[in-house]
Amino acid sequence: MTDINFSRGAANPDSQGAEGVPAPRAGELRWDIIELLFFAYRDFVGDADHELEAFGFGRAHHRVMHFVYRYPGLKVADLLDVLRITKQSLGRVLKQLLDEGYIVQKTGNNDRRQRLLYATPKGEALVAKLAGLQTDRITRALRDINPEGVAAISQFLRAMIDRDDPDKVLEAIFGTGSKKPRE
Amino acid sequence: MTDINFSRGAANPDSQGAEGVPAPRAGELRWDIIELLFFAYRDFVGDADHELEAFGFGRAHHRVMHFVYRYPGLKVADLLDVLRITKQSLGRVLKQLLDEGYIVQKTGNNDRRQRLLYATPKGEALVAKLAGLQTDRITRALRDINPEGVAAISQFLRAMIDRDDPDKVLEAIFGTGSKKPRE
DNA sequence: AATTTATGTCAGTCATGTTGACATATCTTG
DNA sequence: CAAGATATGTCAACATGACTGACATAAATT
Repeated sequence: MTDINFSRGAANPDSQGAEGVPAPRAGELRWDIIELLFFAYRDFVGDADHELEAFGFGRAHHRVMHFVYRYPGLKVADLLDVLRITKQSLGRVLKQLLDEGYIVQKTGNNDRRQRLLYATPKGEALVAKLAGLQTDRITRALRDINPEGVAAISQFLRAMIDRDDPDKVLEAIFGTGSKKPRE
Repeated sequence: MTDINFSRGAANPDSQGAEGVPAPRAGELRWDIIELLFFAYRDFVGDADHELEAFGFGRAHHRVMHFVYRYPGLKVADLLDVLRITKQSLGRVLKQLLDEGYIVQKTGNNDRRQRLLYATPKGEALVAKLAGLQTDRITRALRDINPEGVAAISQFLRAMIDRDDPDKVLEAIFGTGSKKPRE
């Protein structure tokens, strides 16, 4: 009982199934993509969340570990740009990860004020484990999609990201401006 | 200075640009999609976050408003399933939205214990405004993608979502066989 | 030598999540 | 009808991960 009232055309009253998503007329809102992004991201991060509990860590730790592992030698300031949090906020989780031996700091060669961050083997193992879970989900989701479709997905996700004032990591991902390898 | 060290093959050392994303060999991790999802979602929700500040609301309020608007007559219990939070947590934001006239409750017809939730015109306006911002980003991102590509994106996002134990909203989105959610 | 920069830290606050306990109204069942 | 289950609401305490503001230190830059 208490069925959902579809009076406002909720959830694709004109749905044609997963394959035949109707292109909305100009000016219409993309409720479909908005909601799919919500649920997809919810379940995507959910994979890691469970595992993190066993380590006594939260999402914040995961994000830090991930980017430190992926971009070895990242500066604290770069990490702040990427995560878009304050140094006080980063400080707490970073301290934990340092204390528990998941990350090490090295003083910068050129600039001795900098603390360059590196994942330890322990940290690498954690990141790899979490990335494995998320990769499983992604691989499953991509299984029945052809290479053109996968390219479209990649293009879409890239185009969803703000390009103004990109941080160091985004520069690396996008291959800074004209330096794009073989567009 | 202090350039990122790419020693671990960060950011697609074998990248071929947005179009030619190489399919990773079996067993490899999808760092590319993992990071694109992170940044894409970060900026996607960022659109709404700014606007919400002007209303003194947060993401929690947005999520509640969104689903109440989209699925009019949603029960409190359904909302808890969708958002995956506790009733105490929902209670706070819901009370604010009720007090400030963004949502109204109606007693269920069949079951008078239920409080069916509906967006007021004020609430509708807020949701539409936020969805407009997000739709702008999505439309931009989809601009140069052909219908087959858009279908692939939709299929991918759907496949990223857990289908076991779907809530009422997901049943509506996926159109689970027995069309009407009956129980 | 003075200033700026990169980082760290203390202290307090806020938003949003949690658990546990309990109240109330209403529906369902024996 | 009485008893129990269900839907919702609420109080209290607590955890996490954000925030602002202030200040400290070392090292680089001017």
